[in-house]
Amino acid sequence: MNAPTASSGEPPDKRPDTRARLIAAMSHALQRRGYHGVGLNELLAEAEAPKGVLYHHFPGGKTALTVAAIEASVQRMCTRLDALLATGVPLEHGLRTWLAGAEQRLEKTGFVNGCPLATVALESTPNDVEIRAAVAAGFGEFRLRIAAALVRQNRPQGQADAVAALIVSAYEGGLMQARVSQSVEPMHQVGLALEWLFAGLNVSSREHADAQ
Amino acid sequence: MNAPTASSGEPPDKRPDTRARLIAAMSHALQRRGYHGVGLNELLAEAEAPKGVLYHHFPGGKTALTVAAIEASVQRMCTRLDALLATGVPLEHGLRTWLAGAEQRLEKTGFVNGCPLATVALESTPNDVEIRAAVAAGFGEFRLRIAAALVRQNRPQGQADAVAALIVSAYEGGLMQARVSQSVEPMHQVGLALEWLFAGLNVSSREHADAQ
DNA sequence: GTAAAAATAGACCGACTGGTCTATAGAGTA
DNA sequence: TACTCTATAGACCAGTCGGTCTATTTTTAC
Repeated sequence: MNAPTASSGEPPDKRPDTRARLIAAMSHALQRRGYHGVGLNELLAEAEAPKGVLYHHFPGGKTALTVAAIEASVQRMCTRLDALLATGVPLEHGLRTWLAGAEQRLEKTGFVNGCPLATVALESTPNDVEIRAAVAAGFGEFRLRIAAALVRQNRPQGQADAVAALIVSAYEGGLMQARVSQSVEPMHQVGLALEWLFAGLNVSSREHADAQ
Repeated sequence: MNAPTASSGEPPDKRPDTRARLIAAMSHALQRRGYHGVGLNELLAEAEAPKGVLYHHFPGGKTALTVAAIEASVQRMCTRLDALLATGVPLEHGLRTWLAGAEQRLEKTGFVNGCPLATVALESTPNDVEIRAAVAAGFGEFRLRIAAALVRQNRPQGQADAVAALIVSAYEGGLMQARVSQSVEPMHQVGLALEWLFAGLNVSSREHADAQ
């Protein structure tokens, strides 16, 4: 009666299907309009579910559904990240693939879809503790995975952590600028600049190796 | 009867004071909650203005006020940017000052204030043409100024553009992660990584000088 | 002074918000 | 079959949303 597909979800809880559809609809909406930009009715229409079912699966209401949607998004992105980083290819290459994928998706969807974490992150206040915790944990996971890949490539830990933070920032910032200007150009430039970063890192790493 | 203080504003138009207070309140709100997160009533309360006055100064309503608030924010930030970059000091130094200032402000305000452009950028859809145009123009200005500073430091134009896009992204992304995790750490790491970028750029620029 | 224009003020509106509640349908187990 | 528990369904609600409207006050122009 529990955890049939993926999803970490609540304590011993429900089946997927409707619940999954709700999460998918929320993830989708968060990418486009953000937390406050989505109406429950609009959301339920997309999920083809009546209102009662939402509060059945998520007694915590909109907030709880948002947290679930964020967690699901994080898991999905982490899976993709792992596939790109764990195969032993240099991080530069995985990063290039990741950014190229993002650019393609932007153009294909008419620059409507962004990162579900980013929008919620910026809309949230310190009062939104559950939401902020979920988003912060997500970003932490991303950084951790990227930093680990860098360490695997013999970067010192301090440098790996810093560069990982920059990469996540660069991705989110680039996506934001690309979306709002309806052009992949900014994102593309971000990728280019990161390549220079790595090129320079290779040259100057000897002297900075244990700085931080 | 026109343009007494600063503010670019509409065509031949109004006096400041109330209008400026409205813009300030909106800028403030955008930093904390974003466009959809602010209610007009809450906003008017902060500006100590009745509802009629909003639609007197901004017949375009909430949207028009948002555009004005974004433009005002862009102008303010550009002024600060110019002060930091035009003095002939290397961009690295200005950047460090900028980031340090952001970190301080984050801590001082309890991680509530972010960038007014970023939140609006992510909440907007392609339908929000005026808003997206204002935000995109703002980011464009930032990139332009930073790139110009890099060119002044003898970087090739292509590289300058790319690095400028990365710097803006890094700032926005770092701010986002810092805010949501209620810690300046991610932002600090971003600054560190950018320093490595510049260090590497100095070494490897010879061979890449005219790439792009 | 007086008329016109600009600015302030807030009552009011329909639409929609997130959320609650009761009724019913379906699945599983005796 | 009958009983239980989960899930679906949607009517309903108070509160708030962005926005309009009509007054009144203040400023400017003559």
